[in-house]
Formats: sequence, C-alpha cells, structure tokens
Amino acid sequence: MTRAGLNPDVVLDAALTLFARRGYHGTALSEIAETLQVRTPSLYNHMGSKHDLLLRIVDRTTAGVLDDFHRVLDPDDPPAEQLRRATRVYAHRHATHRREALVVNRDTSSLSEPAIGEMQARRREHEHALRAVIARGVEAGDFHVESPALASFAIRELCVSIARWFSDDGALTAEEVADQYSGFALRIVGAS
Amino acid sequence: MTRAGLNPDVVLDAALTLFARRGYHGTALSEIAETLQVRTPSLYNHMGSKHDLLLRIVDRTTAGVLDDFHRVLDPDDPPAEQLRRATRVYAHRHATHRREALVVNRDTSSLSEPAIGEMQARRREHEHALRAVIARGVEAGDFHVESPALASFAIRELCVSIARWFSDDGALTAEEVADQYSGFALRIVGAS
DNA sequence: CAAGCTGATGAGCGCTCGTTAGTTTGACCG
DNA sequence: CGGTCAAACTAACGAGCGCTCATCAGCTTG
Repeated sequence: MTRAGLNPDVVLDAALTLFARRGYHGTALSEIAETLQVRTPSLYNHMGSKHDLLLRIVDRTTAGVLDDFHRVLDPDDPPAEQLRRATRVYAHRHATHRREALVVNRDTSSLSEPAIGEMQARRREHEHALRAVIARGVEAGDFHVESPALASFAIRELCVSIARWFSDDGALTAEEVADQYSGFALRIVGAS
Repeated sequence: MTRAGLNPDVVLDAALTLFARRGYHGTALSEIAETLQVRTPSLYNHMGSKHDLLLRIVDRTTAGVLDDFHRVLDPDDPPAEQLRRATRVYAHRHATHRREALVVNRDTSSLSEPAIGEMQARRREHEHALRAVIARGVEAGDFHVESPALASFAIRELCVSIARWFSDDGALTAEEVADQYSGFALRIVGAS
C-alpha cells in the first residue's frame, strides 16, 4: 500500500460529494485533493480531467435510470401498476443516490458536446417512456389528466426533488418515501 | 443619452439571463458585458459586484414569493381553497419568472453569510406556511396525507419544476399551467 | 464656448484555476 | 539488500477570473 492509497473510485466519490454540494464550476480540484489529503496534481494519476469526472458521474447515473425503468416495467401490468413501479424505482433512486441526482440536474449542462447531447437524449428517453405509460392509462380510462406530457413532467420532477431534502437520518426510509411518492404520482394522474 | 445607454436594470437583467442559463459560477462578467456590447469594467458603473447581482436577484425573488403568498391567502377560506390559491400563485410565478426561479434554486447556496441565512429563512417561512395550510386541511378531514411536511415539499418542488420546462411559446399559458398544477396539488393531498 | 459631470475605456493588479513536467519517495520482489 | 515501478511530490505554466484606477470622450449647463 502506498502512502495515500488513492484510486479512481475514491477520487470519483470525493468529486461526487463536492460537486453535489457546491456545483461543478463551484468546486476546485484543489478542494477534492484536500478532502483526500493529497496535493492537487496527484489526482491526475487516477483521472483524465475534471470534465471527465463530471462525464463519468452523469453517464453512469443516466444509464442507471434507464436500466431501472426497463427492469421494473412489465408490459403485461395494467398502467396503474406500471406507473407505480416506474415511479417507485425512480423515487427510490433519488433517495439512495442523492449526490448523483443533484449533480446530474444541476451540471449536465456544463458538459461539452457531444456528451451533453447524448445525456439529454437519455433523459428524453425516460421522459417519453413514462409519458407513454400515462397516455396508455388515459386511453384505458384508468387515468384522468388533460395532458400526459404535463403529468409526466410533474411526476418526474417530483421524484427528482427528493434528492433535495432526503436524509438517511430522517424519519422515513428510502423505501417509505418511494412508496408515498408513487402514491402521489397515482393521485396526480387521477387513478382510482 | 450616452454611448452604450447602460443602467442598473439592464445589467441585472442580462446577469439574470446568463446566471439562469449557465449558473452563477459558470458565468463570467465578461459574458454579461459582451451581451450588452460593452467592456467588462463598464459594468461597475451600474453594479456593486458580481456577488451583489446574485444577492439582488435572490432577495427580490424570495421577497416576492412571500408577498404573493400572503396576498392571496384569505384566512376565512377553507383549506382546499387556500391551498389552491397558494399553489396557483406559486406555480404562476415559476412560469412567469423562470430565470429568477432557476437562479434562486441553483445558486442561492453561492451567496455568503449573512445573506444566505436570510434567504434560506424566507424559503423556510414559505415552506412552513404552506405546511400549516395542509395540516389544517388534514385536521378538518378535507385532506388525506400521512405527512403534511412531505406533501408540502412535494407540492413546492412540483411548482419549482415548472421553471425547467415552461416556454412562452408553448401550448399552455402561464395561467393554464398554474390552474392544472394547483389541481395536481389538491390531488396530492387527497382533497375530494 | 468653456467648465463640469457622467460613464465607457485600456491597462493591469493579484489571485486562482486546470493542467503538465520532472523529481523524489516508498512499497514490493527477487 | 538493491532494483523496479507506481504514485505522490514540487514547481511552474498559461489562461482566465473579479476588480481597480487613471484617463478620456461626449453630453449638459451657465
């Protein structure tokens, strides 16, 4: 074991914490180095660049969101159950991956092309997939909303906001919050 | 009229646009100057500092939110009507003052003490006031939620998110969005 | 028309940033 | 115990930042 014992995962994790707290542009590499008890240039033994750190965070997170969605969506379920499961896993992720969510939502726009386009495309894919679930529920007469797009935006942002207040030390567990929020989602679309 | 015709309002407005698009730390004074067709030092004839620009934006906006709330809240109204009016004006503000909302939510934490504490106190005041409305509705048996705090967070963040997608060129007017979102809020709390 | 005022300017300050190069350190292995 | 090699170090870079200041242009006013 070398003196500081740095490795790529540790660097990425420290960057994640600070990006989430102060934002990408508001965080200096020297601050990341400081939390790791290391001089700034040492970071370059374990990362490509500051921009690359942000890209890895956003890439991994947006891929995870889509993965979650397709994993829990059963095409044979009725729309209400599809919406419940899709919302629960999305809400749960925002409680268990708070830092990632904050960074993605605040700093994706600080990426440069072509990465920024690819990441936004993934977000749109999730958005459209959720909208389709709602639209099917409306067609089936299970949901009652004027605009599936509006409801989809509302539900997604509702879940995103969990990252802004959830705490592991709070009264509610991630599962409880996810359950209540998926309940909110069903209420928003006027189910049952 | 002098050559460039700069004034404090014009500088603040340009800053608002760029802060909303790129964030406070992501915006350079040189970029603000460029959009105004002026050299950077000229800005200082019409502002105190970059930090002061941010403070003015956040101060004016958070004060407006509280002002809106107390203006539309009629103590004699039933909880459902109070919630509808409070949510509608809050949602409406986020559609009509998109840039301000984005800056406040992204960059309030970039202020320094004591300003940051004061601004966060205002946000808490609005949060608690809305929570009290919901709690009264629950006591009266009009609303049905497990946690007024959770519902209050959810409804507020729901409205905030409007700033992230609303467009003046879109299919819906600010009033229509505000009406639909106040409907979402009533559904979230389980009002009739 | 001269004096005075407002405000835009170029030059440049001190500082911090992300990043690179070259050197030293120290854990591991034969 | 000496050689190897990854990794952390010091030093320094060019660029860009927010901001200051002395200067100067051009409008207003007596």
